[in-house]
Amino acid sequence: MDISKFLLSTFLFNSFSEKEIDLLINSISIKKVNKGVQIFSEGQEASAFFIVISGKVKIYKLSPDGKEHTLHIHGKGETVAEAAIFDSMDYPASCMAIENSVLVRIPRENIFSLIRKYPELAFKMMSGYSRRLRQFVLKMEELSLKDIKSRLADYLLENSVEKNGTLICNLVYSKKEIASLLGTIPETLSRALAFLKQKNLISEENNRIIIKDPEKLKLFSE
Amino acid sequence: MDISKFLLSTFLFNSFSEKEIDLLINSISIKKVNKGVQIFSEGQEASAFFIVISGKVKIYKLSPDGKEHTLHIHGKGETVAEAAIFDSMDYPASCMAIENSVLVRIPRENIFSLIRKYPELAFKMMSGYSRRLRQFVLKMEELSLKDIKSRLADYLLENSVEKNGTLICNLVYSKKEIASLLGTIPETLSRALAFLKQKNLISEENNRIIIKDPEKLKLFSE
DNA sequence: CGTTGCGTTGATCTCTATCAAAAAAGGTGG
DNA sequence: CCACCTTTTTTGATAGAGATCAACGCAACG
Repeated sequence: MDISKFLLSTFLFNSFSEKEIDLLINSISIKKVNKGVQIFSEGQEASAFFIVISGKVKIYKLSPDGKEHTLHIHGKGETVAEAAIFDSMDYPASCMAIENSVLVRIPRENIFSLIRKYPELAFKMMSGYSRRLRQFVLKMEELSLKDIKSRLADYLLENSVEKNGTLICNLVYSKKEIASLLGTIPETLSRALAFLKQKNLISEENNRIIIKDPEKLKLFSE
Repeated sequence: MDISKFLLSTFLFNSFSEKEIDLLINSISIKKVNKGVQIFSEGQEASAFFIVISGKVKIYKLSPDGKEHTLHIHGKGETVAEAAIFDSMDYPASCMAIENSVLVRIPRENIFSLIRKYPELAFKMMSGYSRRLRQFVLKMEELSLKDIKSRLADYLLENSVEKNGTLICNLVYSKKEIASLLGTIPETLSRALAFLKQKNLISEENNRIIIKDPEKLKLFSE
């Protein structure tokens, strides 16, 4: 794996020159984690942020009684916990690999000096922040106003791609993870899927949801 | 309207010093728009972003067949279109005032050159984002992992002040509004309050909640 | 006084979490 | 390829939290 090349392909560093990337490489490290391994925990001091090279990690919250709610899943090229390090505080949620993954670890001191040197970097980071902020607002609205069926309908429609005339949603995460992302549990997700199948709006075959009736499904998400 | 004061109250600029706010003020303008007036259109080059001082604006898209779809409504204190600015893109959607409104207009070039000159400003803005995101994470946790009774307990404890030895929470909003803040409806809030009273943890007199047993109440919020 | 809006209380119903267990889907090693 | 074990997914039955609907007390106000 060529790290320079990878970094040049990321949103954050794609305008860097080869030389600048070389400098950057001196201040980062590579972290390999197996599925299920904790990368950081809520409350820990936020000492670094990460970029996913390969695999997937989830950001999640645990309630006192052990219930888990996934806030985000981050895949290749995405940054993780970059917001936490500016508050000079703790990670507000925990992070765990849900696949065997490789990450770039960027310590916070380094990003400070980097930004001083390349203020453009700040613009990129801020653009990422504002996007994430909007995601949160949408997610909160969904959580508090919509029921599971419409949240699922939303998810399916938003994550589907057109393939010779049909909308298909690849289930890139396990249903367990999807349930947690939607703020529910696997049993309930399973029932919601069964409901939509029974209404003939979707069908499922080898880890793909085929959206048979996008119009009616859209009605469901209100 | 004192603009400096307003800017200091926004999450983006609240860690700016007086001097920095002055710098900022030189690079912005105030825009008053009447209800129904277009502020920017989808596809235009994104030349500025906005913060709502008063009123409300909607972000919307027009579908090919002319139907309008509102993506979001922004009210006081909220930022509009800043992702497009930081990304140097075109506006991805249109914006129109749905009430008579007053906005701060921040041109891209101005904020860019300001940050290039004073990279510290970027840090302060980013820490603003960071805090805001953190708030959202906390709120999401509350909504999805805690029940009404603990959300109410949280609210009471966080909004109470000590007054000669007793914790008192002034109900500055109507119960209707508080219910909505807590993500529920007045009936349910009323029952939750009744429950806490019956447990002898709180009592109420002329729009004040007296917290009789902060320790036990804290246990409730877990 | 009647009206209007807020807050409380009661009865009911719906959604979703929980618990339990079966079924399906992956590995793994022989 | 098969038997075995683990993990994921599905299905069923039940219980609980909170929304909904309806009614009533109460204060503010014309």
